[in-house]
Amino acid sequence: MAKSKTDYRQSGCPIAFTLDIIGDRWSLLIIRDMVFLGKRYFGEFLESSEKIASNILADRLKRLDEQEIISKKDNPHNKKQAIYSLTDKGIGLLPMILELILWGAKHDPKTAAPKEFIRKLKKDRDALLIEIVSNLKKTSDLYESKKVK
Amino acid sequence: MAKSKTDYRQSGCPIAFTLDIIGDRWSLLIIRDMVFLGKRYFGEFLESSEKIASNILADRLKRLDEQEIISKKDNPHNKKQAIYSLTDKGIGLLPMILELILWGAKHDPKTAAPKEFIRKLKKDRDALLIEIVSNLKKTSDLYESKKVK
DNA sequence: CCAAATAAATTGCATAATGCAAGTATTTTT
DNA sequence: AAAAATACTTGCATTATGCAATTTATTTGG
Repeated sequence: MAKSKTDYRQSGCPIAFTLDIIGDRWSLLIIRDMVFLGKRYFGEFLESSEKIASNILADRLKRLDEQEIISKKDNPHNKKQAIYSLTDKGIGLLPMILELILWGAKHDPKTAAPKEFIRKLKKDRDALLIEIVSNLKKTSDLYESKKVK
Repeated sequence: MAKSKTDYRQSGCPIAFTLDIIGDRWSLLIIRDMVFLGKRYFGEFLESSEKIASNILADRLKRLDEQEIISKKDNPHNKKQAIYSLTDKGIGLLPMILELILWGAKHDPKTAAPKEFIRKLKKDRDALLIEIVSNLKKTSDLYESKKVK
């Protein structure tokens, strides 16, 4: 995708800056799938219940890679299947995502958020954060390999 | 605006739910202006440095009002100038916004976020939150009046 | 009281983003 | 070698956004 006119509003505002990078309908859902469902392949992201289109998915993965929020690597066991994983910059979005979850779970009468997870999140956000991050790092190490291109 | 097809993805995911409501380029900036700059009038929002178009602003104010994130009231002193203010549901977005600020300030080399604010935010997020909210409630009480329509 | 100014939209039109279905290229499996 | 799998890409329709000008209602100044 060409650099859009609306990117980089350049106001200096940190909120506007963040929104310019992940403030669209899909980016955080891709990251959600990585964090909470352990997804790593193009095809896995396609299967999410929100049904992202493959061209949009390809575009978002490219943008997130360019922003170094995710990283695209070769799969040593399968040449046609790249592995996407979160960078530290991407993992840094987790506190924000947890707040999205809290707000959404509170205001959506039909929320499917697990009660136990919400309880834990309310009770000790920081502990839960550490738990999720350490899990993430553990599993991602299993798939270390060379960066694509 | 007519209800768009992409609204309400209905996956039950609290992240998707939240994104469907405030996951666009402008909604959180309007809320930012209310929280941090005390803006209350249509014309004030138009002046933000990101330059929102008046039709988009009107649309977003309407949606946020429908979602009960903001509330539109008569100005007792000026009939042509409605007053927009945050509801408790809107104020509940603040923790998320603070995380956007932290992430943006960290990753934008040209950030204009005040250092002192960021320092405070890192050191004691909850205290800062309480401080901002109590300030908000104080000033909004000055402008209490009847709901429009 | 009337004309000018102000405020909040609304409208028409151009551009950009998204969504969908189908197709292509490459790699792996049989 | 053929079939299946995987990751895209393409073409086209629909929807959202952006911009300038206009409209409606209210308020202000003479």
